[in-house]
Amino acid sequence: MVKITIKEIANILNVSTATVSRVLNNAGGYSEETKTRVLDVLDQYNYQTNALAKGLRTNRTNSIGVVLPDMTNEYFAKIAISIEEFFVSKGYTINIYNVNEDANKEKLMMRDLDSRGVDGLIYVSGNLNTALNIYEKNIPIVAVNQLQSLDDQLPVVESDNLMGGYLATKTLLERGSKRIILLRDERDIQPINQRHHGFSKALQEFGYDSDLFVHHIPFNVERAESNVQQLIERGINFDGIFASSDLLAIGALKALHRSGIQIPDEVQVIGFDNITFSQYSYPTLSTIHQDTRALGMKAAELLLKSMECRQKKPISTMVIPVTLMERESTRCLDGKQF
Amino acid sequence: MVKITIKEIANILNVSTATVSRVLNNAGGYSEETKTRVLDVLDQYNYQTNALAKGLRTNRTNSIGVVLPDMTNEYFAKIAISIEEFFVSKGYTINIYNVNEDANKEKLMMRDLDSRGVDGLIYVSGNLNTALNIYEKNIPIVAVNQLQSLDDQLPVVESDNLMGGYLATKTLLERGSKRIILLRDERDIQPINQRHHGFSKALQEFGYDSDLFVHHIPFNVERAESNVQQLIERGINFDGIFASSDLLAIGALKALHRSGIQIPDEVQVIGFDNITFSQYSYPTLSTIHQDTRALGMKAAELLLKSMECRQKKPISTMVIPVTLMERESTRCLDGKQF
DNA sequence: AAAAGTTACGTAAACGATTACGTAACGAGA
DNA sequence: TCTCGTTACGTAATCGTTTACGTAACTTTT
Repeated sequence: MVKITIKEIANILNVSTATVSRVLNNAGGYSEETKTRVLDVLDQYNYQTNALAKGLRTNRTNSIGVVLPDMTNEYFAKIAISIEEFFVSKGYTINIYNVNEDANKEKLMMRDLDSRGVDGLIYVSGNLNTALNIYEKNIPIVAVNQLQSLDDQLPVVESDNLMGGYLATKTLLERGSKRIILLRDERDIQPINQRHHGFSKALQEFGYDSDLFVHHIPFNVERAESNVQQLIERGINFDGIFASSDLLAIGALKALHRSGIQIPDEVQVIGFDNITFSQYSYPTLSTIHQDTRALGMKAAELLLKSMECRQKKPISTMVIPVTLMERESTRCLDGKQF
Repeated sequence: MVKITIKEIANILNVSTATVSRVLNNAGGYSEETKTRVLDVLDQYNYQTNALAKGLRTNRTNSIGVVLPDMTNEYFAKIAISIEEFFVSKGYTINIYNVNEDANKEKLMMRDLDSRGVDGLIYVSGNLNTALNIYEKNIPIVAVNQLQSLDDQLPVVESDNLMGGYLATKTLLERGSKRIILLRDERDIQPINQRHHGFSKALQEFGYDSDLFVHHIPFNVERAESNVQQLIERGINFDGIFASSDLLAIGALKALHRSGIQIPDEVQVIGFDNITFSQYSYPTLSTIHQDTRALGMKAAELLLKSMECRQKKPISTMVIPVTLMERESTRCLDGKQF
């Protein structure tokens, strides 16, 4: 079954391609009668518009690009899904580009993006320069949880990482922890730094010397586990852990559990992200919930808006609130276990 | 910065667009000298070919579609990633379509696929009819772990689900379980049915009445948990659980643990998939490893092959081996704990 | 009834590439 | 010298749309 074109439809009906095109696009300029005649034949032959030709002519592809580090990671996948949900409902298709911190791949992706002509771009936790390059080309773009601070250069949507770090730490302190370890991603990236700041802020507020117990480790469960294992073996004295992401927290839980340390009685643990698995760890993990759905949706909305009014929007940054999920790895406040 | 076209490049050089196009495509028919002159100007102006125009003219888009149920699911995401890896290295782009068992969305996806003209399609665990529809259109397609059996209609790549189910069950039996419960996804889909068959086969081999203890439940951690909880409360006597996927197994682990049942001493548990988290559950989960990378890669290879020789390939189905991952939720064989 | 406006189309150029075909220039073979 | 083959291009059609512009027919206004 070969595809039928507008021209063939027009021939069948003895009208011009212009007329067919006009009814296809609801452009007006035809009678009710021809409209129904055209529509009849269109679906009789199961006409599908050729997106390439249309895109070539109109300079719009009805597709938007989503660039992210790794869609195998539930957190990114969820953001992507909600972006997709939003745009599909508006008649767009999304193209996902996985760039695993691979500069070469990012180059290729850039060329491809450019050559295929996406109408807009959402850049999740990507590289500053690449994003700005694209921005220069005047294709609308919004960033989500950007690696570097570029609030003043691009519209960005991000979680309230500062508040999250503060909330997590405050929770531990209020529930009796006095010597808290921050297990943070070693990379010098904006969201993690913000969480760190929140951590310091809470400690100061409670009159503690901040940053005494900060451990920088790779973004990696195994390393979190072995790191905490070492702390235990060296007899370091601590009674709380704030991990800058659930993955790290889960590594910590495992090390603690293996060493027979009671959670939360001896050591409380709190994570960040609220990945699905945090409900199924042992014990279940208290954590700061990131609203991935809102992150994706808001980014998509912002992008659509800046696509509609073609000139560059005044840069706006939008902060999505985070919330505390209390589970078994921290004490109950009213239980007064401390 | 506006995009430059072949025509403009040609004007600058005082050659024809044909010549520029020829050097762009290494088509021959130009002197070494003009070749270098053209290439110089091309990258001086940072020329990017317009994929739409090229696609319109050549009828090839250098893009392939990947249809899957939910990329939020690590299992599907991993398959998609390895497909992407393969095709990106060949100069293709992939378009991912998430169709959450939503027939309407699948329709939309179909139209889009058709209209954008992908060169090939990989269909992961999708709906039979849709896949066949596309196949009818003569666009090359291969299926991965297909929901229904259609080995005779489409090329398909799948895990050795039968062997996996057999292996899992045999492992439990060899390590002393005598009353094994199968916790299976309630949907009547091919891979799950195969695992079930493997289960039955192992039981028969060991002289047990098969299928005495089969529980059909939704694909959902919570339901697995509550289901096992009920079994325990009703005093059902069992000493082993084979879950048709890790997600279900993890729910089971939680219920058992909460009830104070010792794993693996009182009840052994084995899952299927080997998701990342199965290494971090408590206890760590023994499981059947699906080689998602091989699934994706092989599917991609097969597709590329059938794209290259344009006529329909003889239908081939390829089975990817599975392997046993022994962890804490089953007994050690040499430990002779039974 | 002439002028003006409206409706419902058709014509043809354009979007940016590829490619079949034509052709000028050149060298070789007879 | 004539012919033939080869090389290195150029010309123009083509892919499937959209859309500015033209126009015939009809309606309304004056």
